[in-house]
Amino acid sequence: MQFDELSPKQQEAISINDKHLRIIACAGSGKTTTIAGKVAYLLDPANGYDLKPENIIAFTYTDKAAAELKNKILNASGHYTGMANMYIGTIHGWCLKALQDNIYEYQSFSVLDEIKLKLFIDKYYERIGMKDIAKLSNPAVPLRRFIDTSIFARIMDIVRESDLENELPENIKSAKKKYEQTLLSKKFFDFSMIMDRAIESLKPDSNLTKKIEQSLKYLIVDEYQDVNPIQEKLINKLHEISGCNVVVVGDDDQNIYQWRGSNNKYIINFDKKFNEAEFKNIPLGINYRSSEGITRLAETLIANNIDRIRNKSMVSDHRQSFAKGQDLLFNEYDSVSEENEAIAEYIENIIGVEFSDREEKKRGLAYSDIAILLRTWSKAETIVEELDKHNIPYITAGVNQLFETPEVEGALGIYYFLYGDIEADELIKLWTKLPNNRLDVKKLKMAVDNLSKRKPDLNTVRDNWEYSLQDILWEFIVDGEIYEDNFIDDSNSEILKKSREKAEIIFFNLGKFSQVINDFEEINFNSVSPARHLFSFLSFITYAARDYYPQGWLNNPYKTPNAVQIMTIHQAKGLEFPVVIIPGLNKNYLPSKKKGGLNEWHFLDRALISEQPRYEGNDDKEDERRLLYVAITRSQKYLLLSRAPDLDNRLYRVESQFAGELRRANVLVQDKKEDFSSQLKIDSKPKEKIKNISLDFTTLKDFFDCPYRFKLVSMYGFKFPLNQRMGVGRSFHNALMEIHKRAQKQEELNTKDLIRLVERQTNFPYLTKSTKLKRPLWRKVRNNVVDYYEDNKDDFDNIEFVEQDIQYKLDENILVLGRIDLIKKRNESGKFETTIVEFKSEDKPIVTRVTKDQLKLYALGHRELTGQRADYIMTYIIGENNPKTPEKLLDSDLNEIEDKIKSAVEKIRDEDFTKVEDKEKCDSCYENRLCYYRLKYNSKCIR
DNA sequence: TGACCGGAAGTTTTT
DNA sequence: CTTCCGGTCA
Repeated sequence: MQFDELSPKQQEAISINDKHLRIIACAGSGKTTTIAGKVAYLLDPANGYDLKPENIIAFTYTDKAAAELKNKILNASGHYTGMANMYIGTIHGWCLKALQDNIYEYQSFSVLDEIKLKLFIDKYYERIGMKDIAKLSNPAVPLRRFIDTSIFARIMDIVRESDLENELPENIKSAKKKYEQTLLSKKFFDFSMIMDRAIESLKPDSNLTKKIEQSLKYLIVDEYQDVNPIQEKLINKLHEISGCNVVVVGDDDQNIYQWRGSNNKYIINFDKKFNEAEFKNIPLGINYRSSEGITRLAETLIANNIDRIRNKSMVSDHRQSFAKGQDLLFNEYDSVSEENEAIAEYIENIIGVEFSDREEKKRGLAYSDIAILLRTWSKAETIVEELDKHNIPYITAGVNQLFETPEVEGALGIYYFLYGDIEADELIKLWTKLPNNRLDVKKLKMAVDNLSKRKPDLNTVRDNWEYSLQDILWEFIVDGEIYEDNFIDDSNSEILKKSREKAEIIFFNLGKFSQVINDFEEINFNSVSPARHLFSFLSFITYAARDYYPQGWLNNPYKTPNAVQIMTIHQAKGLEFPVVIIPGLNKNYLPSKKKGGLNEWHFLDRALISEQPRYEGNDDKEDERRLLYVAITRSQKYLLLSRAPDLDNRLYRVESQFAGELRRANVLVQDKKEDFSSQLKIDSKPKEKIKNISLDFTTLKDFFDCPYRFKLVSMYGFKFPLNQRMGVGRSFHNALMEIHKRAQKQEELNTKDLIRLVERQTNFPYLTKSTKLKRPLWRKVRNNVVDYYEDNKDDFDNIEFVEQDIQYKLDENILVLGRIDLIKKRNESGKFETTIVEFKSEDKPIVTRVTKDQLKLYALGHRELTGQRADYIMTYIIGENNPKTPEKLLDSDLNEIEDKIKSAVEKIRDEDFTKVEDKEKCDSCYENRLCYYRLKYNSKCIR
């Protein structure tokens, strides 16, 4: 977008750069475009700011938002070197990178997500002092293992991320300490700890502080209304250290994540941090998304909130027309089933109605233009049933019944059989009853036979055992020949299409189950015995997993069918739709009734936490009103609000208090059955989605080798079985990184230093306690690292970059990300020659065919970063006698890899994941056990 | 009309 | 464990 196409306010936001800015961006105000424009403006040398990409940090709220912003920035900016050095991402991501780049010890750490963290808490229940935290009202009742895990996690989060009014009580203080020490000892972070440690590392004169001081000039914080106390602290600290300009962007009316302690007081009071001369407030009040009806309705509603910035407004730019008495409906029905039926009919009627989106040509509305927004997931069930009745396609991220699907019941049956809960024939039946399968009963019998050999011995404890539940699943799939192909019926093209879709769902669910096993084993692989391992897995499934896996976990990022979208209002944040349906405007639903039951405040004194009521949503329904505000402002033109008394539940019989507030806007029609039949209908056509694709090299490599493997890994999510030897490759890698980084600082290392370095960087997370493997693995890493140092130390002067982030923008919508291990620059008789180096260890558990593609791609990223083409590429195989084989890099290599990426992305967009017909590739494919072609080529299974 | 009681049903989610 | 509804009683 050109500068002069922007509104005066947007231009102002972009061109004022000598002050701290608060940009109050109403819904649909072109916020991301403005930020991207600002960054492009700052980088443009013509504007005289002399800024480099590394001088700018931009924080976003989610990875998805980061990818979008990055893409827009790269599209808006000129072509400058070093763009990969600009940080655009989440606060957590920045903190982690800062820690790992600056503190050698943290390089080998990984971050536990919510599920793994709960497993971790359960595993180390005793050690982390969880049982010392007892009810305030009754000290005899402590937090219970497996049952109160989430409460413990919540307490730890709150205690570290909020502002404390007072010293913590002894039991919580000590639990916090023990909990963090346990995490550190296993080389894990949780999300809060990353931020906590990063702030700690910003103490005076630290490495990190010095770097920030020198480099940071612009700090941009998107969605600033959702910042919580610890994040605010980090932002203040970064500003303090560097004296950078701070630009915060957000909308106080869209703060909807308060239970994490996010607080819109920071954006409301941002101006008070500075004196008048250094601060400027810029309201972006023009909504380019919605019609005047929508903006007026939303404004009227939100005006009832007291806790917000005054003197601002949202005005439609009238790009969408507003037909009063038609576009915005508020309909009441006698029962929920009538309400749902009316919703289905409304959808049927609005399909094909003429619509045009921004500059786009006129088209007929399609299913994917419609969103049904919910306050709670429980509302989804009956709506979904009604849509099914009407054959209306929909996608829903929620309604999680993974463990009830027949395919997952079959997979679970494997473990119930091993434990002796079910018999062989019962297990076989679970699989043969799957819809239209062509599974061979003989093969299944064989699979069960082989399975019986792996029944754990309950009495003896073997030394150095290995019992991988994931491997057991994979073996069962191999023996039983359970392949996607066996669920596809090609008797005619219609059936083929349908059965393909069903087979995909089955394997998608099995892939998710593979992830469930992986989550469990990543934390619990090294338990005391096979029998114990199996037992605790089954307990996890029975008692915990259903609660641990969140609604919406079943999302598939690569699928975008033409279907009605059903989602929660929270999930809809940042999205827009021509048609929005908000059902169930009842009291106790929106605003929603609070959840009762045991919660963290029975264990943690409310008075300790500053602004505590926010965590519980006690603010006179303002939070809930903001939610409805967000929901309404998702709509571009059409909005159907509806309600009906729920006869089955007396909580939902009375109208929501917000209904009256909405009526006051005078834009709604009540109880009008809008059939749209009078309106001109044209061909229904889904919006051309220019879907941004952001890929990293690992994903891309999967696709290059075989599109079907990409499908198994990235779409279905099958995880490779763990084993005790894992970690050698990563340990090497990390040790080498530390050596290179220290070499860059001219540090010389003696053998003792090297040994300490190896100790720090070595991590074998899946070793069992009694194992004898630890010494040999460790020794191997050490010997190879020492050898590497001896062989290469004379070359260390030539190191140019270590662990360098790269990115390569292929076109408007494709961004490839990666990280180069090492870049060397050698002065050969007055001429500089650059070599890109990638390290491989020969004994990685997953067979990686050494591929030149990876290096060529890196070379592409390197050219993007420096503006120069590298001269050589080379793979250094650690532990081999003659590991160095640099190869000349040609221009044609770069063109070739570009074409390859382009064709891969096209296929991903078209969802074309055809298996590669190539025996050699099949032989070396680490997921070949799950692939039908392994039989065709008679390839050996990879373990 | 207000106090009291029993019964039923009770959220959102990213890193 | 808490909140809300709706019935009953004073």
